[in-house]
Amino acid sequence: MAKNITNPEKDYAKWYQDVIREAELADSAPVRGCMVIRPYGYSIWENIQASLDASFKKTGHKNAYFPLFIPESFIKREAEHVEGFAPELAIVTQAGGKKLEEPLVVRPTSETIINHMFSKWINSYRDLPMLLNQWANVVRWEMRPRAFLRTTEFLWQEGHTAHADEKDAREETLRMLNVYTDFARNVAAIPVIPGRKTEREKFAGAVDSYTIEAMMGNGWALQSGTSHYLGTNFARVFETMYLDSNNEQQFVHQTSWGVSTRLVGAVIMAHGDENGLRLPPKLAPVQVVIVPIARDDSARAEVMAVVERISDVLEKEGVRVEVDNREGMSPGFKFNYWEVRGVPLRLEIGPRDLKEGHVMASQRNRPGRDSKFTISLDSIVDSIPGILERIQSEMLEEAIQKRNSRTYTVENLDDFREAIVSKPGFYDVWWDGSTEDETRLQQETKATVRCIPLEQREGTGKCFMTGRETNTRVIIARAY
RNA sequence: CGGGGCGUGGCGCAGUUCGGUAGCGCACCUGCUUUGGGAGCAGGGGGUCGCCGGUUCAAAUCCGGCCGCCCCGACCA
Repeated sequence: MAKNITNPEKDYAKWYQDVIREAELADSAPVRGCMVIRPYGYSIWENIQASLDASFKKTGHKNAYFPLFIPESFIKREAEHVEGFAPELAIVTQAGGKKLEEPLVVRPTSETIINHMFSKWINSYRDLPMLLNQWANVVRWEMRPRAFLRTTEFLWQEGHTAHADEKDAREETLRMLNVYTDFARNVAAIPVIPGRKTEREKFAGAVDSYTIEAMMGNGWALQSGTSHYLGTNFARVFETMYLDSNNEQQFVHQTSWGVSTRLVGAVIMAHGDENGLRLPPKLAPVQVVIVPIARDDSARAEVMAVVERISDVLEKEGVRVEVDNREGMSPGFKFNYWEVRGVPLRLEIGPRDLKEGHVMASQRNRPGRDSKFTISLDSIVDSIPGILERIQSEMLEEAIQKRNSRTYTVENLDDFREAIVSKPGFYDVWWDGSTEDETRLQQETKATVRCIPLEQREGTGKCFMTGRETNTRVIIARAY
């Protein structure tokens, strides 16, 4: 069907790379694992940022910026933190033509340097809670990079907050997880499963880690955002303390939470199809593309007059609209061009349409002939916002159905071993395993416990691995 | 780091077995004709064949060394 894009059924990894190339989202950089985010891809990220940033502000957070370089000794203070990050650090040992007294770590995350500053800024319970966020780049020297999903350098936001007590910090942790869940669902049209990470999967240095897990087109899971309750782990080693109302020194309780450019990868894989990208209107850099069709100059003048009028009004209504009036390209070429790029709605306007008083419209999210319908010229401007909303909700609905149809259960490990290969997806199972059981599970099946969903069902059952009676269900899947 | 594959115009590849001085498709540029699902014709530009060394009258091709990239695994937002 689509030229230059591998069928996802045939080779999903290749399809993913093809879509990124053909939609001009990103290109690989000269340094291994690094990626150039091209304007179209960056524009999706900007829309993600705008939406989340507004939510962060609404929940009382302020943006700040902390430095890229962190003294190596900072990273080493929190034992689990070092252990977790040491293998993937990029470290500067020389600068300004001299060997540095103390090596500088290029931040893999900013808990340590932020705690260093928090310890200076926080003195009293009146300074709490401290609610900060930063939009930044971080570097993690990963062994196996993949565009957007795991690049050596990536863009993200990291929220860092300090609270007087555990209760307040835990509420914040779940509040931000909830912000992510809402964003994924209502903006990215991805029905994620919010849950808690197991001991084995949690963030290095956290007491508890929470995650939103999304299902990709091949049935694999993608951790699409995290929120951590850090307890007093960092506060203790950085002496981030405050004086409470009884004049006693207390450690702050902290949280950190983040989402990254990985979300762009999530959008590609949650919605993309054999013709390329499909973007939910709320994230689409171009929501409506208008393709004028004209045989000769006089027809072109007539068509363009109408096209310009429609696009002007739509723009005023806040719709992101683009007119593709490039010459020397056939309409068919342009249709494909914008379909690969996932533009949610296309309008085709030619002499024939003007004569009949309507325009041809095509919804990217619907397959084949079902995608086309006409809109009368009189009602076009009024109806577009509603159509975009319809596309947004249809895409969410389709994603929910896809996820549900690929969510299974199993009773024992033997059945699972076979099922995860023949029917990749989410496995919603009873679980009472240990960290060792998880390791064995991964070794034998390549699948991991993605999360313990916040929403648990009533009753008990036998753990599919150990056979012990339990009231806990988890989601197990193969993951990126 | 282990296993597999690959380095030849921007992209995808052929040519390497058996040495003879680089070709195809797409993309790009110009002109004309086209335009309702990836247009046609004609002309044109662009490559130190990953790098270093060796063999030879002659190396993309043979020999030695090095480097890089991709895919699969361990690690991860």
